[in-house]
Amino acid sequence: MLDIRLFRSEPDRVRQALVKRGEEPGVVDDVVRLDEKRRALLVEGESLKRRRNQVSEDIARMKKQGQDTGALVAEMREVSDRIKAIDEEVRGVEGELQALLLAIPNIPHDSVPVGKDETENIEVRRWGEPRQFDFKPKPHWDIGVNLGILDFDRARKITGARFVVYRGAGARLVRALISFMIDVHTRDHGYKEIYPPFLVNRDSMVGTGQLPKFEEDLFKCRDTDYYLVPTAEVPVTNLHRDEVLDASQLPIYYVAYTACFRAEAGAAGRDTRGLIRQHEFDKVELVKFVRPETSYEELEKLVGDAEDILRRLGLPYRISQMCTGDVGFAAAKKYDPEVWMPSYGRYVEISSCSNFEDFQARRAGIRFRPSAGAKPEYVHTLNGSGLAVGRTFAAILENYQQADGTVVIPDALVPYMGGMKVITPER
RNA sequence: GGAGAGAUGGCUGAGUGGUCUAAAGCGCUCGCCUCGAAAGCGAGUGGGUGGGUAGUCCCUGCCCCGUGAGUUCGAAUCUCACUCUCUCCGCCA
Repeated sequence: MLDIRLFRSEPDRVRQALVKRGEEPGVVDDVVRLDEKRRALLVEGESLKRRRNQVSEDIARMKKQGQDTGALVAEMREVSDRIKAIDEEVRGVEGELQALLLAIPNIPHDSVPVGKDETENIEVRRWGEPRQFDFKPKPHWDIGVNLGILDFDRARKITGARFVVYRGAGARLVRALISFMIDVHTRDHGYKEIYPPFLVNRDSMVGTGQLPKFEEDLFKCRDTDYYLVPTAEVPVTNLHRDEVLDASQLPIYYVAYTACFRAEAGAAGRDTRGLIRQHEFDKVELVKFVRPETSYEELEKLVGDAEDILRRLGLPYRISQMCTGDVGFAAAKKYDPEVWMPSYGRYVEISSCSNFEDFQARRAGIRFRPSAGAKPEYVHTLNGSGLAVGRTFAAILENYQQADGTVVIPDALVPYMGGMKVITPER
């Protein structure tokens, strides 16, 4: 959520930000109009309340002295009715205002390239060389099914499309990847491990920005207020919702594994084969709470932490920077690490690292006290995948496949696989 | 799921219709005292949102005693609903 004061002092800046994102700027005028109306009502209502407070004291005093208060009481009855009507009107206006503000995206940082959609994202850097195969490489769904470590057919039976069953060395590889990633981030990058609930309430979803705008992307549990998490970002960022953190606690780094559940409402027909786009997938997520002045260096470090996993796994990747048209509702700046996927013949998103500045913090009420006695200020929040486990699994199968259909396990994972160096067919 | 108890400021805890602009204690900050510290003494100590003003200084209003509604001239206090916490019972990995 943007600061309402920004609409008062720099409405043009908000309009320009919306235009850069390819959205209609007209909503800014609606916000300004409602804000003015709200303040006018507040001034009127509060002056009446002031009078009521004063007169109520007078009445108490007069009654104590046995004086007649009938006329004042009658007058206050009317004043109270008027206050009630104004308060109701204020609530209505605030409701409208809040609804608008919650649906307005963040302002892209000045360093974000202007562009209309994903075709105008820019490549920042590359690491590693895509391997030259001396045989025809297979897509990961064929490799995995042939090895007996992926079972899409039975997943379709027990649940439905866009689900998968991992078997044997496949199941172990998932577990190995999760442990490996968390170990690297906790041991070498300074993150604290968190294991949060996979169901969260509506307030949490509003806090990080999934709601109210993107309801159709989420799975909701019937007859409850609970949603399945689409990413660990939601429960972990909301850990500190409505808190005032001590400045000495910052920066806070968290790493969390969760399963992630996404309805993929707008993706019908896309990536229908394999592990790339599932309704349920595993992800190790990095979340930071930082002082505002440090958030852009923290973003670069965050991307570096995600990249480190890719390097240790020996997977070729590149870093894309999202343009204004593709930067995401809540983010001010976003980088997507993308892994080389031989079956696609291109780089595929395997992480997404964003600086939200105070956009989420304002929604979720996450503040810190810059110094003893100072007023609380909003923190900046950041997060990024480190990494998406299903896509990492797919990338390992494809990039480490051999002509005979077996898959070499990257050295870094061998200890997590109980010493296994190659995945051979499972019975 | 059943029965009961409860929700007040950073914490403990008083307060059952009108100086509650919430007692007291603890904690914290500052000052005095001290070589320094402790003790003691004194002062201060929340959040939100408006107005005045160029201003995060200052002046000033309104709101906040779990949440929401109601009664009343006036609600922490009375009524109703809801949420959450705790205790006991039942069920359960």
